[in-house]
Amino acid sequence: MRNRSSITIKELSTRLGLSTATVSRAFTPGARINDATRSRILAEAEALGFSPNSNARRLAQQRSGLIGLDCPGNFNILDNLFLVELARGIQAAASSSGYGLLLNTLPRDGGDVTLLREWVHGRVVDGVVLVLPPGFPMETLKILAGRDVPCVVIAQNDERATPLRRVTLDLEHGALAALRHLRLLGHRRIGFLSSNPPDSVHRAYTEFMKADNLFDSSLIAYTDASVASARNAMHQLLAVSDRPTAVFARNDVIALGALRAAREMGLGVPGDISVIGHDDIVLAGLTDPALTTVRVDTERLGRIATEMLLEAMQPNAANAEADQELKVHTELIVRDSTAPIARAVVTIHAGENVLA
Amino acid sequence: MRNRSSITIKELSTRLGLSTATVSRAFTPGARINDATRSRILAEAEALGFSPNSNARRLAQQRSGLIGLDCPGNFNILDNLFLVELARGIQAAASSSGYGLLLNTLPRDGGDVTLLREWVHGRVVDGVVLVLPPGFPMETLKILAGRDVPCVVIAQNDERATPLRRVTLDLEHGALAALRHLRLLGHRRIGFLSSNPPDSVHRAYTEFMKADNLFDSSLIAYTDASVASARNAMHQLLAVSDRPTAVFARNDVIALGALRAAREMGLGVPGDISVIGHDDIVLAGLTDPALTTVRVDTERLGRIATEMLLEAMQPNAANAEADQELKVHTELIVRDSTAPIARAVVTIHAGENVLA
DNA sequence: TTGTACGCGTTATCAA
DNA sequence: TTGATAACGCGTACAA
Repeated sequence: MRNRSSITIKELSTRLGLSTATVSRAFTPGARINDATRSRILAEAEALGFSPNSNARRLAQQRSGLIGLDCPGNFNILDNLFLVELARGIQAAASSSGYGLLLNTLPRDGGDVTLLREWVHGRVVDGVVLVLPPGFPMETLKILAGRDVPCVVIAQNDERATPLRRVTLDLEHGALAALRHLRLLGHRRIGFLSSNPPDSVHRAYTEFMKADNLFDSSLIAYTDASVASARNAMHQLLAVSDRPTAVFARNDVIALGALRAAREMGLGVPGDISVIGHDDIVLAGLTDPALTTVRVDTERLGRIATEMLLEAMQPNAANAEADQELKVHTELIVRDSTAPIARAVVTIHAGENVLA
Repeated sequence: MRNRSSITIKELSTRLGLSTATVSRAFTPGARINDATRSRILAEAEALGFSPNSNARRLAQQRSGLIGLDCPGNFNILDNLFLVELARGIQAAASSSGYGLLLNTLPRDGGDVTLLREWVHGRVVDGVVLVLPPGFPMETLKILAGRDVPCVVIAQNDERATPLRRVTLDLEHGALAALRHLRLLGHRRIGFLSSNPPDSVHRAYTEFMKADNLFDSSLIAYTDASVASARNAMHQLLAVSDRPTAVFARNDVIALGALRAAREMGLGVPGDISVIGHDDIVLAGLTDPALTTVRVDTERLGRIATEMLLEAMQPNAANAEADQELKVHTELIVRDSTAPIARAVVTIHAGENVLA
């Protein structure tokens, strides 16, 4: 048997000549209790180093005071900066309502949602924020059905709709803002450095360019999310006749490769060519020139999802509106890597290539 | 009263014609129970979507299954990349022993260790990893005294010793490796970009240089951790007669500023001047040239601290060795920003300045 | 405003 | 190997 190093509410009550009920009330916000006795109790508790045993409390209250964050397929949330930022928002919202945050971990015995099942069926958590990767099998979520544990799903907007509370990321919003920004600067030959597989940002680009009759498939190059690969892709874009005067990269690391390739070709950024990134990672503010990019307010995404969850956890509005959806959009951050189109290049568009 | 959406162990037992005790045993690893009955129970549980209520379990077992990470002064752990990496290691070690991780949050009512007190006195967690900032008042830790909640402290090695289990970071190890690396490449005029306040890395530099009779206070410049400020400091270093042929920066962001200043002065890195950073942030692998730097294996730091904690949490070895200390040292990562000293500069050392 | 007494769902002890 | 039952420490009707 363990060393019982902590006082219980019972000992405290006898010591004060009160009942356990009264002592309990002293720790319950809004309970009917005389102010004087409450402070007498709290003072004694303070002196003795007493706090109500949280495990007993949780059992009696039928709630754990914990919110879970689960990302099936991502064994360790903290490995992924996107998820860290998301968790930051969730943690902020949760803690300001008195909830703790629990992160998913490697399941001990294999199954991908073993932990989630334990969380929900064992009432380890009072609510769950679920980040679903593209293509996640929805049948797996049956384990949530009929339980008293609300759940909010975070997914990108290309995911097919789910009959759950969800917050989705509207990537098109920021992408279109970036493209419009370039058009306002006079650019017409706008390249796109895509990461495989093409997603809603890519689609936004395609539709935007087509709508303006500017689409040209040779303005698109594919790369993975490494500087080296992006550099190659950028060189490829710069090699086409009538080269782009601006390039939109699917993410900031790719944009960094583009910056490097441009420098290698002797092109000044933004003087000779404009570059826009995506995601606004820390790096983006540190490049030379500082990168214009599209910011994904991931922390806000997490906060909003959590607020939605907390509301669903209210005992009254329980099952009402179990199918609402919220959108969080991305936005353009203008820094120093974009500028009006250069005069010389405008000439090119007029007919002949005066460079190289 | 809440909707009781979950089955209890009692219902399950009557449904199976067994006692609650037996059903409970089915979920206890290593309990004396007939294999056949166990699988019968588990099958039925699976079918009904039953998991033992964790809150009741925690109360009966007198343990929460949670480990807490507290960093007094840092309201949000996830804001700080160092702490995130640390948490990653803690999470990994904790979860592989079946523990969950709880992060500190903004205390609701002000006090700096309010939450820690609640955690320990209320037995919210079974153990605590405590990251202490320099100068943290040790008296505050009285709240841990006499409790059955073990604690491991993580601190830098300049902290005065505490009578607690602790893991400290040996920053000198990597710093000296970096300096030796430069010496082996032939450098003698080695600059140091220090961040205020001077710490053990700074001290390691000073002692190393003095031991080799190379110390010169004009080789040291102070800067805060911004690119702009570091750039200025580097220009200052480059302006001294007999300029350094290598520079050691207190962190990678500062090193980035140094890289930029060098380029502005027309100096090639590493051809004309070598640069070493510190911390090995993601950025370090993406600069041009890729940055040689000192890596702090923060994740390992967290893992080791947690393993120490888990051992202290074993019921048997409870209070034994409550004063052990472990050291985790930093190490040099050689990339492309360091090279042997250039011939021309060697000439300078011979007597006259042929540059500028 | 306070006290009594029961319930929360499991685990652990002891006997069968 | 199984069953009956007492903790575990606290919240909360209900009554006073």
